[in-house]
Amino acid sequence: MKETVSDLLQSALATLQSEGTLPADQAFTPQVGNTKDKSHGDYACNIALAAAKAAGCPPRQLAEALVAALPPSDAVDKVEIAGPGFINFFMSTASAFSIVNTILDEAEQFGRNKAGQGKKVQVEFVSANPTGPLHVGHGRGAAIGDCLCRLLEANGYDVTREFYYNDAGAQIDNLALSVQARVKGVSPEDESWPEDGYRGAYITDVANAYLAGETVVADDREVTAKADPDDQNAIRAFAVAYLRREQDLDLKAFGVEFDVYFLESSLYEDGRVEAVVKRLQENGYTYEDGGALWLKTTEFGDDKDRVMRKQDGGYTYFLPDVAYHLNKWERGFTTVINEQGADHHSTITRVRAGLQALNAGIPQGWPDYVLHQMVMVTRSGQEVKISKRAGSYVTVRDLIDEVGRDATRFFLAARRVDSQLTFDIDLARSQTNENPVYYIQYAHARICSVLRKLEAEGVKRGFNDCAGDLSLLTLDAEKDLANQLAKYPELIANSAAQREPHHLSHYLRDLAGQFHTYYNAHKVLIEDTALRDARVSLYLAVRQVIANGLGLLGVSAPEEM
RNA sequence: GCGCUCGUAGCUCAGCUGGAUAGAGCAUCGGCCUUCUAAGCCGAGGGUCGCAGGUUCGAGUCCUGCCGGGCGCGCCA
Repeated sequence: MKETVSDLLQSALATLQSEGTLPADQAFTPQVGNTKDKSHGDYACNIALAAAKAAGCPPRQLAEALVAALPPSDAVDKVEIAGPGFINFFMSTASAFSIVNTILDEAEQFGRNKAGQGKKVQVEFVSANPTGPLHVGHGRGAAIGDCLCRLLEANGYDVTREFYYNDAGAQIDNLALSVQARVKGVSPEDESWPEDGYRGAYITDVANAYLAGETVVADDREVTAKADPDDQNAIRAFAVAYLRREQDLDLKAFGVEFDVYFLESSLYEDGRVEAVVKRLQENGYTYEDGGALWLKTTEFGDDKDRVMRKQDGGYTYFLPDVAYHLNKWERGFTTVINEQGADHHSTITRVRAGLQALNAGIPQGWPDYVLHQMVMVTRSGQEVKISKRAGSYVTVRDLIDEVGRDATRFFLAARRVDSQLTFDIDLARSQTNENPVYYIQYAHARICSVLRKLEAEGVKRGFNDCAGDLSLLTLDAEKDLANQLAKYPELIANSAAQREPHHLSHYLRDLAGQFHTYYNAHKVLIEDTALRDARVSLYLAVRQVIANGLGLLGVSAPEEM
C-alpha cells in the first residue's frame, strides 16, 4: 500500500524532472510515512519540503505541482496538501481491505520477505560459562537474541544460533574445587572451603550426582561420573556437563535452541590462538613490556593498549575472542551479531581492534553488537535478589517456574535493549488486561472462540477461509484495524534491520487493543450473514497476524484461555 | 576523572531513518455484564520531553556543555 503511494510519487517526480521544474541530474526519493492524525489521511509525504530548495520555489507550490502530476489510481480516494507542504493521501476503503485477502492467503507466511535470501547471519547469544544456572540477564539475552534470530529468518536470512563458552579456564577450576569441597562434605562456612568458591545450593546437587555415579547428557556432551572424590579432572568434566545440561534444559523450557556450541578451549587445541598471536606480531602491532605482550589497540581507537599475553604466559580473555571472531569470519559470516550484556561493552573496541590488526580484510566495525542493559526483578514493589538454587541471583528457571515461559519471554523482549528493565513478577503473573501478554493472547483466543461459536451454529470456517464481501466493511474501526494489519510487514523489516525486537510486542499490544475495542463495539455474529462473514474474515486476519507476531516472540497463541 | 548508555504523565514505557496540536498501558476518578469469554470495553483529569545553548523551513529525535541514574575503566571473563 505504501509502495503504491511511493510509486505514484516517484512517477510524479519524474514528470516534474522532465518538465524542468526539478533538476534532472538529482535523485529524489519520496519518504512516505504513516500519519498520526487521521485528518492527515493514511499516508503522508514530505518530499515537497525536502525538495523545495532544489526546485527553487516554496514547498506548497512544489506540492501542488506534484499532486497535479500524480497518475490516477483506484487505491487513492483523495490527495490533500496541508501545513507547510505535506502531501496527504487518503486511501480508498476497498484498497484498505485488500490486506485481509493477502493475510488469509499467505497465512503464516504473511509479513515475511526475502530481503536476506542467500545471506548467512550468525547470532551469538547467551554464551554463559557452565559455572551455574542461567540468571535473568542471560534470560534477557536469550529472549532478545532468539527473537532477533526469528526476525532475521522472517526476512529471509539463513541464521545460525551460536553459543560460546569456556570449559577449561580459571573459573572452571574454581567450579571443580567448589564441587570437590562439597563432595568431601566441606561447606562454605568451613575454613577449608576454597576461596571465591561457588556457594549456591546447585553445587551440592552436582556433588551428590557425582557421588551417585550419574550420567548426564547435555546438548554437546555426555559424561558419567567417576564418583572418586580425589579425581579433580573427573569432577571438572562432570560438573561442566551437569551445568551445561541444566542450562540446556532451561533454554529448552524457554524455547531457545542453538545450532552450534563453540568451545573456547578448542581455539587453543587447534593452535588458533597461537596463530593469531603470531599474525599480530608479524603485522607489527605488538610489543613487550613488563614481561607481558601488548597489543597496540590504541591504533584502532582504544584509549590504552591491552595486554594479550600475561607475565605468566597465559592469555587474557580477549585474545581467544579475537581468534574466535576470525574463525567466524572464515566460516563465511559477513554478518555477525553478538548479543551480550552491556557490562561487557569494553570488549567491543578490543575485539574489533584485534581483528583489524590481523589485516584479514575484515571490515571496520565488524562484527555488530547488540548490548542489553541490566535487569532488575521486583515483587510487591521490592527488588528480588536471590534464588534458592543459585543463592546470589535470580535465575531464568525461577522466572519460568513462577510466571511461565510466555510471560517471561515477552517481558524480557518488550523493552528497548539499551534501557534498563524492571521485571515485575506480580504484573507478569497477573491475568488481567494490565498484563500485555494475556491481553494479546486473549484477543487471539477470543477470535478462536467466535469461530467455535459460529461452528456450533452450523457454519464451518477455517482459519484461512476468506468469505463474505469485504466491501460491506464500512466502519472506521474496521478500516483502522485493516490499516494496522497492513503495517505488519514493514514492522518485521524494520525490527530486523534496526535490531530492535521490542517493536513487535508494542505493535501486538496496539493491535490487540484495537481488536478488543472493535469487538466490544460491534457484534460479529449477527443475522446479516453477508456482513457477518466479512467481519469474520477481518477477525481471522487479525488472528493470523497476532499468531505470526507472537510466534516471532516465541510466545504461544492459545485458542482458548 | 575518562568511555558507553539512559533521563518523555504519579508508575512502567513507545515515539520508525528530524516532520504537523508529544502517545499507550497501569494507577486515580466516573460509567458498561438478561448480548459472541468483564482475562474485556467507554469516558475524564494528568507533560516546560532532565537543564541550557546550537544546527534548520521544522528538534523528544541531530551537535555541544551541564545535571542525575546505570554499566565499564584488571596482566578477571
